[in-house]
Amino acid sequence: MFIGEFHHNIDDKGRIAIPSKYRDILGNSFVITRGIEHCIYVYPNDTFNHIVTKLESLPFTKKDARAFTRFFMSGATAIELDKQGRVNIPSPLITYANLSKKCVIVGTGDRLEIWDEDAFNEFMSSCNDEMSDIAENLFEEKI
Amino acid sequence: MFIGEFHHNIDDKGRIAIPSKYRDILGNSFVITRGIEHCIYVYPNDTFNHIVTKLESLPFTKKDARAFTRFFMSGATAIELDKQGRVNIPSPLITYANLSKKCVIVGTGDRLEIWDEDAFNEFMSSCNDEMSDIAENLFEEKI
DNA sequence: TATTTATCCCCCACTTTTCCCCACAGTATA
DNA sequence: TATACTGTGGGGAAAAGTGGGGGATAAATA
Repeated sequence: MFIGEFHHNIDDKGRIAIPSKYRDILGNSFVITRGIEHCIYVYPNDTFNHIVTKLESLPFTKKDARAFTRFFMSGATAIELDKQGRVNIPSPLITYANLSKKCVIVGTGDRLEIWDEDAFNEFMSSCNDEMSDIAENLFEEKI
Repeated sequence: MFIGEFHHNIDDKGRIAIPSKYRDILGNSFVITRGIEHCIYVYPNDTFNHIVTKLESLPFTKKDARAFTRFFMSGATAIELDKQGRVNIPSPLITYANLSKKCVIVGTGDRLEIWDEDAFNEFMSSCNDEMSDIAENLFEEKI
């Protein structure tokens, strides 16, 4: 399971180090793709394939299905770690997530997310205040 | 599976390089045809034949079925890679997709799509804002 | 039929990008 | 203090993408 928050730098070649404690979970081969809030998702292969299977069950004749599949699949790249434990982020994703140098890697259970540090701070502070309201409607019963 | 986003140029002769990592999947012979959002779809033969079978199951007495089948089938061309890994896009498709020079090739799971770069950026930025909403309604349950 | 024109491929050469390897610095651990 | 591990930076070889020239084939015209 992915938890925690790590601050790493992305270099000029678009490489960023994956926190060492997660390299074992991810293994040598995994997937990164566009995430919804202008961040990057990092999925183990199994998890990614599961989502793809769901997406492929949607017909391409539906507009929203096309749009989301395009969004999700076009951003995806099969990744292998280099010997230093880094991944190479494709430039479209760097642009999408607006990564400059300082990045944040956060664990969110079934995936990692890579954020630009400023964007992450902004997002977190923007919803810290509302968190009470957000939590309010998540569940109807005791969890 | 086709994933990722690649920026290639189409030259004056109408040739564009297929990303090298997908040449193996496509093999030597495949199909390109008109796509729905003024882009070009690239299908392996098997996938294309499967869709054709589905379309043929629609009655030609239905107006929409006739229109879509005409749209999809008339744009189709059997393609072979040249020795440099490029395809020759027929001029009607170049016109249809409004390809000038800079193009984007995106993988969307079962196919590749070829877009004019400007058109692609416009499309993606137009639905980036809605992507959260689109995702919201795609599935009702955990996927 | 002969000649011209156009189109399509293949080949070669150049440029750019990507990937792999090595090296260094900082931190934690023994 | 010595050792291992993690994160960071850069150099060089190999691969991928790009552009143009030329020859073969086919269509068009005289």
